[in-house]
Amino acid sequence: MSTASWLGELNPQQRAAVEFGDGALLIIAGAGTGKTKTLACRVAHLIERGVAPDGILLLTFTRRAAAEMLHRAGQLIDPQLAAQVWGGTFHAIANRLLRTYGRAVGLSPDFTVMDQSDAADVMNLVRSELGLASRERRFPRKETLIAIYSRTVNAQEPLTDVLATRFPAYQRDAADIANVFDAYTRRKTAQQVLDYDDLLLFWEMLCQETDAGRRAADRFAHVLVDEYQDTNAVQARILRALRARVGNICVVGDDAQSIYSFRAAEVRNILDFPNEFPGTQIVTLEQNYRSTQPILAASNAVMEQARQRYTKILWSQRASRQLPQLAHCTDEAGQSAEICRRVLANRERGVALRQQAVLFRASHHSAHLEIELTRRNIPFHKYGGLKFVEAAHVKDLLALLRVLENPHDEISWFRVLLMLDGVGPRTARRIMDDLGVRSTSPGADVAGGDSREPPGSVAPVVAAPESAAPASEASRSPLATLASAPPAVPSAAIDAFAALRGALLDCLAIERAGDPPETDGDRRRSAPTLAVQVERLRRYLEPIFRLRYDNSIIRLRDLEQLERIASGYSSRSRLISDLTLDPPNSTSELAGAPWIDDDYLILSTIHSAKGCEWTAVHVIHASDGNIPSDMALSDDEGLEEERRLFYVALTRAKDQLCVYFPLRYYYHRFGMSDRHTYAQLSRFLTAPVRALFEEVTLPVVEQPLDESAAEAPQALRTRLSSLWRTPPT
DNA sequence: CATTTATAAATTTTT
DNA sequence: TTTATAAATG
Repeated sequence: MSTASWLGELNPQQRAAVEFGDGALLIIAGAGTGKTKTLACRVAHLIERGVAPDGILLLTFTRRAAAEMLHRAGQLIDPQLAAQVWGGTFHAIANRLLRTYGRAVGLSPDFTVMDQSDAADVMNLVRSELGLASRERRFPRKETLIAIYSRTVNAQEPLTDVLATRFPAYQRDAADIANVFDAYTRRKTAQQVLDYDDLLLFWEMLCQETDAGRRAADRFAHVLVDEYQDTNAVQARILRALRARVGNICVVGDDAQSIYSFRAAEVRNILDFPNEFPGTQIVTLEQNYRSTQPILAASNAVMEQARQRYTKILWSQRASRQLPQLAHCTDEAGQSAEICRRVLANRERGVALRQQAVLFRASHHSAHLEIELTRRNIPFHKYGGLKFVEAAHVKDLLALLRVLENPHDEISWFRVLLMLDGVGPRTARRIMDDLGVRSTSPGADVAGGDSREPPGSVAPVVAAPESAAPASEASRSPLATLASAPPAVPSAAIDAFAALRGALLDCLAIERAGDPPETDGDRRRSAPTLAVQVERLRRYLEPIFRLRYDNSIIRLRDLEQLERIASGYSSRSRLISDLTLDPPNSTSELAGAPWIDDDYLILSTIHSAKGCEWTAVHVIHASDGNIPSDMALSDDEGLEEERRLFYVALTRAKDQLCVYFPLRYYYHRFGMSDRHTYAQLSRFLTAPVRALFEEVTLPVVEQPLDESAAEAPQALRTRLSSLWRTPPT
């Protein structure tokens, strides 16, 4: 496509943003105003102007967003060129840069990245080692500790302030919490393991304090940042450091769509941007191309009640006589039934399932609907909520891969060893010591607060002795020790441990002491490909899973899927970090692989729906307590963010929008009962807002007693009797 | 020291 | 319902 033709498709504001030259540019882009298109065109335009593609850095909120923008840029110019652009999330880019330049800040290139639940496990470990687990007064649980820690570092706010404002219940524990954090950071550095926050912190340090980092920063002639309203203090500092010498920066965002303050995002970042970068040019995009006028009117009405005025008012030329609908249902069952009905009706009319989405505040809100969809054989794909890699069995395999990649990763070793029957925490600890997993000098880490170090020493420690020649490293590696001098294990665990040892060493093609000598001379066996390694590890896990999980078949299928994913990779470290930083978000339990490129309905949390759009959007559970969520109502700011969240949900719709309100909620959270409460309509649906909706009241649905229910007793009898009638095979 | 059993507690959003 | 901890048992 020629330059002139695609520039001609932009409106004057978009075009100004695309053609802006050097310096700082702030684009305030309302929902549906062609933000993605503008960024993609700007990237294409920069390249066409002669900027080297690998001198462009595009920071986005998800990998999906980066991929989409670069794909679009590629269509305008040359896909090969667009592919050279550095695109990804802050975390993914940090990971990539630190693999190359990490040594400057004390990181060995094979550091591993752990996700939030791994981090919580580490917290738990240090917590119990410090003897804080069992006391009269309740000490924060591991998830809470991570939340406190993450808020402290991401907001760059003193611990005491964080506790005072967000976790008042634990204010008295400040000193102990500080000890836990000390031990936590020390532990991570010793093992060359980074959590999500570390990726940002190390990146910041890299470009602020090292020559290598400064050179890397200056290589980027242009930096572009998407969803700037959802960046936090550390990310803002990274940008400042990145642009200390080369000042070309372009950020895009919408203060009305800031929905990540729980991750310490600061709307202030976008509002203060012109002060941070003097001479900033501001462009505002206000024409919405996505939604029909009535949908936009309803969305705007929700925002009009916000305390804070926002910087723009959206308008649309897409006229329509169809108002958004507010559907009153008797209960959840009515809601699910109606959605199924409408979704299928839409499909009859030619709207594909993937053009329709159901949005909700919390992941579990879709539980009932999921069951209903499954029952009716309507395929769907769920975004948000429990991720594939968070499932215990996937973590098991990932831990094995991590051990291979970073043999000093104690947490992964721990997980791997505890899988063995007859091995508990104590034995695991001893085995790890025998293997030399702990790379720090003896006595370096201690339980108890006495050996506390001065605050300055928390920061990244020296690179481990790994910088020596690889050969000598190998001889000292725990895996080499595992091959040459396997530690003794309790008799109950001998076989299981041997199996583990065999699996790990096979993956590295290390010969075991006591193996028959290799036949092909003294040439070393070559290391198997990654897919083969994963397959080997899966075979190792198979018998363990059969004993441990009752639904082991489903779980094993997940591992096969992992194997398929792995076959697309050549580097193990790449696979591990991609799985941690950009996890596939479905398990095969429901969204089976068979219809991966088939048509399916989208189910998504509102957070995960950010940046997406669909022809028809269904927003469910619009009751007070769900939207806004009860959990967020402790302060006014929380309420305001819930309002923006609701706004984000509504503005995802192109042609059709329906908001559902089930009146009755049953208490079957923990067990079944007929008791129920009556819900209140979401407080965001005030009279003036409702005036812009068409209200429909749905008839009571006769809850269809599941046909299979009648057959259930017989099925149960058959299954039971098979236990004693069928001979074991 | 590992494992089983009893008892109590919690319950959003995501890189 | 699940998930974590404490006490009892092997």
